[in-house]
Amino acid sequence: MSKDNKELFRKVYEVVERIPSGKVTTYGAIAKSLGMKNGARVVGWAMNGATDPKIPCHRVINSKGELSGRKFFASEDFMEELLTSEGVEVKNNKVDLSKYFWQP
DNA sequence: AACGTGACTTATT
DNA sequence: GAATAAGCCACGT
Repeated sequence: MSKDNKELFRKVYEVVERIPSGKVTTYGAIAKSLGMKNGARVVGWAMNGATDPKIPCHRVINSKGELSGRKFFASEDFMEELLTSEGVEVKNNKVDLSKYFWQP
């Protein structure tokens, strides 16, 4: 219906907030959880409009484990610093999803 | 309404 | 493994 878009955004934020410290998830996983097959782009768009500072967008990365959105943070290295600070090992701007992947 | 863009994903070459 | 193409959803102009 009409305000599905807002609901969709709200759901994305809720899932991202639920990501435990020291873990990461992918755009596709979130999108799938929301019922979208390939809504990964929408998840990224939702992050762009994330007015809530409590949303740990740095824990959301792409399927390859790359920190795709690091450029959107205060500093390009800030995202890597946050993840490393929480116990996530970042190698060459990539994270080992086999160990740190969290599924909603 | 149409076109282009984007913090994506998967498959193909 | 890199580059290309196609697919999907939402937003701005």
